[in-house]
Amino acid sequence: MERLDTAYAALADPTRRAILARLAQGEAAVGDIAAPFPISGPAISRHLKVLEDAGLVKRRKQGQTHLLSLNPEGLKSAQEWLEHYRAFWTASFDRLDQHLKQNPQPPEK
Amino acid sequence: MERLDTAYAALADPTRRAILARLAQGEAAVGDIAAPFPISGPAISRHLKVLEDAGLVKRRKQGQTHLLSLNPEGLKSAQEWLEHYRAFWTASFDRLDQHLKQNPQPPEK
DNA sequence: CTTGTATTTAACCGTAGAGTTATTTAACTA
DNA sequence: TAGTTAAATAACTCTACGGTTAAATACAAG
Repeated sequence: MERLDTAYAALADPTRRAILARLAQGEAAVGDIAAPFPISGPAISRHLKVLEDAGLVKRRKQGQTHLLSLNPEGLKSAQEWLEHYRAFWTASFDRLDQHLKQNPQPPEK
Repeated sequence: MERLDTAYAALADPTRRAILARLAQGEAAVGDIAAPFPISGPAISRHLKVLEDAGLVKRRKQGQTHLLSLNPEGLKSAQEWLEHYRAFWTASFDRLDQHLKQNPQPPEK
């Protein structure tokens, strides 16, 4: 159930977010994904594994080339978590707002 | 601009997500937040700093106790990023769907 | 069956992250 | 002022992570 860990950890790396951005344009092979990045092939390969394990990306092998694409189901849980908490976020903001209106300028400081 | 790093990294840790869950119920002091966790005070203190630096949490000092609360503005950018990409996610899913309808059962495997 | 190309795996290195205990800072209280 | 409480900071350990190069695997093509 707690695969959120891996999803957010995957999202935390800028290279991996860039890879996702690239894949948003469509399916691509490992080599093509790697090309624009200044890091080694193996490094990209492992980033892709992280994204795959997090469920954000899907892999399909066609001969010797591996085609990667976004996994539509992937961000579901991560996004739902955020969505869920934004409600509380907003609610707590409302509570604060209300509080401030009722107790104008408390002796804060 | 790339504060997404810190936000997602903050979200990646289960303890920090639990802290956010706790704060969703309302403002709380450091000690109260720490209580249910089996880890030391300093550890919690640093988790809170991470959340604060990521903009997910706000701090208000009242005497010697520090009150923490969710920062309504906080998850904005992180959520927008996900929101933005989910469009592509869905779009790429549609493309795949369409592709499969036009090329039924390609010689995959 | 040998060579070439695409990609992963292995082994290693340096840095960042999460935890610890001990110490410090800040504010309240007697 | 001395003592207590709330919390942060310091110093340290250990593990995870991102990067590297070199070797292994898998498929394609002569």
